[in-house]
Amino acid sequence: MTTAREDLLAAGLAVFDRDGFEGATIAAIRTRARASNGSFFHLFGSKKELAGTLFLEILARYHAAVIAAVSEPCGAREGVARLIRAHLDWVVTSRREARYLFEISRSEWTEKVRGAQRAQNSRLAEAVQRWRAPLVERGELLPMTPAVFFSQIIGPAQIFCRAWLSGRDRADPREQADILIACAIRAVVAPEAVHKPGETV
Amino acid sequence: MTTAREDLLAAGLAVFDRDGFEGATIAAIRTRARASNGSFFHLFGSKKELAGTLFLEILARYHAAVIAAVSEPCGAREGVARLIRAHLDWVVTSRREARYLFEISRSEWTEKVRGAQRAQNSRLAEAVQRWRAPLVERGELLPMTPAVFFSQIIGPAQIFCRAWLSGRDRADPREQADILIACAIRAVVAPEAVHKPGETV
DNA sequence: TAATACTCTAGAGTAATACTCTAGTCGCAG
DNA sequence: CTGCGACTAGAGTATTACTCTAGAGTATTA
Repeated sequence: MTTAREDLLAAGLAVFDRDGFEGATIAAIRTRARASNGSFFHLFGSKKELAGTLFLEILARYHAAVIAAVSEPCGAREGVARLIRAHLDWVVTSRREARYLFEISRSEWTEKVRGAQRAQNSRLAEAVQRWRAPLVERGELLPMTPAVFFSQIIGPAQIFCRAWLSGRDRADPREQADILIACAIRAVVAPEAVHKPGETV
Repeated sequence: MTTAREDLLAAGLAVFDRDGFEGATIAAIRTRARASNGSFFHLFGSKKELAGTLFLEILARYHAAVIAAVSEPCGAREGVARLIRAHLDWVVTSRREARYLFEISRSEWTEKVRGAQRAQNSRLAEAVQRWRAPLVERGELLPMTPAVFFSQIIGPAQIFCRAWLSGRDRADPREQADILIACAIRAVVAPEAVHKPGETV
């Protein structure tokens, strides 16, 4: 049995995906979740609060997918490839959720959950660092701040993901995986590491 | 003297920047532009239409800034650096406009202007290609599709820009210019293949 | 069993606001 | 002057996010 709260969150995601935040009415969400007006405003004080809760929940799922990619130690090139594939795969297989995270949610009504978002972000950063730090230490990865590293891995992929999520581009972003990985490796992997024996990709 | 139309567009940008699309009321925009309700709905059929018009206008300014960066021929590294700096500079110096383009505007109500957006995008792509194609031909730039090239240049920079625009990060994204350029050069510039006699495909 | 307290459900009611409608004003060509 | 198109004006309407009061279900305590 599902709770009214869960039903409303699921209904919210579906309606936001279909109509956008603007077009989505509380009535539509309530109807889909078969919840009364009173229930809605008891469980969530406002439309924005529902949206914020949904944001954090989906962000957690996304982060879990990315963290899983580098949860076990692996080489520089292998890890870079896994991170990029994890991002692309999650976006495509969780299209609705990705659309919500990257297209629909806006910082304006995320403000209340900004703190929680920061906390989740730093947990993600830590997980990536646990994998990355030893490789930087060994000279396999070029030294750069976690933020810059992250931007090199996710940034280019995200361009394709956003184009696909918005409908501007029909092509599956995973088609670009290999070339994106090749570019990212050139950007962040130390050239000597390429010729060194050891890790295979 | 400014027209009511220009006043409304300027007022729209200001109010959207302050309150977001949601929070912005037509009344607030009208008041700031000193236009009547009738004028507003005569000139723009709806709030979304104003938003869409504003989107295209600002997109054109952004594209102009980027195109200017590679309007005169220059080397691979130089051009990559110029493109990245042009993006970062425009975002920081036109914060309001950038915030509107990258944070506030949504694909849902851009639909009506989707066609115009595509046209502008392809004009940008062509301009970049005019600079890039000869360099690829000479083996100075690695071969890749325009879309992938663009993703390598803009993608990582955009991560920092979005964080700054949303207020998630206080640091000026231009501080990252040098490292972003260095990474992008490794990603897309051919390593010392310049002097090789060219076999063409 | 009965009283109590608390969580959640219910739906009518309210205020705000995007948008409509009718009636103009202004400038100008004939 | 007269008619005409572009624009202005603001009162009116329908929708919708949100409030309010009442009550049902459930567990706890006497």
